[in-house]
Amino acid sequence: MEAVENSSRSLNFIESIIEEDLKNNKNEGRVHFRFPPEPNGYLHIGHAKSICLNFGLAEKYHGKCNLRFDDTNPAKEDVEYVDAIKEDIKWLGFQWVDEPHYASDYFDQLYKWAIKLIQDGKAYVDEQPQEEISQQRGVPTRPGIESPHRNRPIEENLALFEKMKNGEVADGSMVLRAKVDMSSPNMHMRDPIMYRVLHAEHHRTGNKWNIYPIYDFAHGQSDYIEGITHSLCTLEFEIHRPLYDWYLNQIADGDYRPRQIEFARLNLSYTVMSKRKLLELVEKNMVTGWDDPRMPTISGLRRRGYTPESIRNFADRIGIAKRDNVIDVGLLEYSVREHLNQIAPRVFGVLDPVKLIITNYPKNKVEELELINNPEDPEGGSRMIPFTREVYIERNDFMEEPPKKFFRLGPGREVRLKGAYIVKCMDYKKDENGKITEIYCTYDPETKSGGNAQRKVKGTLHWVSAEHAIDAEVRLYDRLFTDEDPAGHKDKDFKEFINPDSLKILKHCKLEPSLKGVKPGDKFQFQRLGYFCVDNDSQPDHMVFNRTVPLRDSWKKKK
RNA sequence: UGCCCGAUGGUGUAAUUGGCAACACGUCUGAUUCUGGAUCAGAAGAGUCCAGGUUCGAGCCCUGGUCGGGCAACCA
Repeated sequence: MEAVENSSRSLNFIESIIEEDLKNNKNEGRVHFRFPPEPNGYLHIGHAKSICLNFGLAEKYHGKCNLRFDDTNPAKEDVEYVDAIKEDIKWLGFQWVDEPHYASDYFDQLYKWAIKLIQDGKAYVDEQPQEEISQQRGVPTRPGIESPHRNRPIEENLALFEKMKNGEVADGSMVLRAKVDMSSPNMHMRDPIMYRVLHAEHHRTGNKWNIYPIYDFAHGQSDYIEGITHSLCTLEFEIHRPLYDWYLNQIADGDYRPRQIEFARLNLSYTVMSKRKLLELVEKNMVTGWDDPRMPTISGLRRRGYTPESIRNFADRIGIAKRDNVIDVGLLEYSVREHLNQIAPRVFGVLDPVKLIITNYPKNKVEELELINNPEDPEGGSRMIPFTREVYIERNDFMEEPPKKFFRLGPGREVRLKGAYIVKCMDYKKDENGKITEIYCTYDPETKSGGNAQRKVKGTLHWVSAEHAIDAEVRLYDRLFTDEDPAGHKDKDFKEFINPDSLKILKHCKLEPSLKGVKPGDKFQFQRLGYFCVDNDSQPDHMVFNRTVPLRDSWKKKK
């Protein structure tokens, strides 16, 4: 039934192009994609969209998808990021064909092509200062003017480029430029830079090179070398496409050309989605790292308790198009809840405990009660949990003067302790500050769960036996920013919108004893509260849980 | 005042030879429930940026506007 739904779903514009190409037997019916991250930061949910698109398309059309690191700028790149990126892609459940590729694998070939362009009179060395070059380029509304070095002899260009390559000239003192069109309305065609001098150590090629190609002179060629058929990228590269095609036409033989297609990047409400800004949050210690559970990074979402399935479903739901979009973060949350509802075992955890004493329950009695692990999962089984005279319940499940619609505990009111008995509140105690310290109830032995009690009550509470409870730390996360579009204000820095309450740490929460021995990454539903997972910081004697997402709460909404 | 791209319920996405706008999330009802969860049933909400044109018929085609985004790193 899933398959039917899948196959009958309408195509996005990229799929339409692919199916058209397939119909025309373009590229002999081959489809080959690539995901081309620059290893200068961690992947975020926006990259996940692209990963799901590229690898997903490869699966759907029985093609291939490469992983290619776009590592042409050693000044910003690092192996740390290479490793993290690979891990994130694998975690999402995708596998690239062969070994990962690197743009740096093609430096030799790129260099040869640069020579060819020079020999063809299509490229020249320009040793003007950067400011000069940028000034001559003009502005979008006015044409630029040509460099005085534009028409220097080929031999001279060759000699100069050789010097650049050999490290004989200083950083920034010379560039190799393509001879395209200084009067083009497209700024990228105004004799774009192909190579710059950079005496930097590259994480893969070491000190072999003193010159490094610019993105535009590397990306299309890399696609070409790898036999990519559809090169998908985000909208801001649209204007680069004529240059992408121009370079390819200078170097390619035959008919085959990779085709660049642009789609709109993902924007999520209440967060930022640029590596630069995320890096800033990390470097200024406004979060604990790239994998801080509040970060929209894949590693952050993973630590937060998101599952690969939920992210892939999310990516599916948001679709692919060319118009700018802002996805409600609520849709992401919906996607995790949907999956976790299926797979997460239910447990009892009391975050803000207050003691409830059942005055008519025997003092040393312990009853082992059986609870279903997950009503949504028939295979989920059940577990035993101890019930005793003193239990903890959630502080906000009791009110001294409850309103009519409050289905929980209050003086004289009855509720069911889930899986146990119906209890009635007879009395309660407060300290000098008016804080409730103890609640006294009686229980009705006839109402044991699973029995044939007729009586029904409106409210059901979760609880934990005081004597058996495990103490734990629980971290509650909220959105990182208070503004829907923190980066969208011209006059204000996005950091001004950081939510001061994005992390709340709760100590001494009380968890049911079955949670002993959980491992980082384990996921649960704390009943009536939300989905939680064990954090990497968790220790056997000091458990730490992250709240992935709260349950939907129609009571809270009503208030 | 150049070039490129876009415009469909609150948010996304769809409507595939032009046939009176669909799906998901969200919202609101009601049912059900030992999770105020989940589930189930139903409702409201756009006449497709505007104005012309072609056509029996236009969200889809044409013309002209408007609005939004992008482009002037030796970043990607």
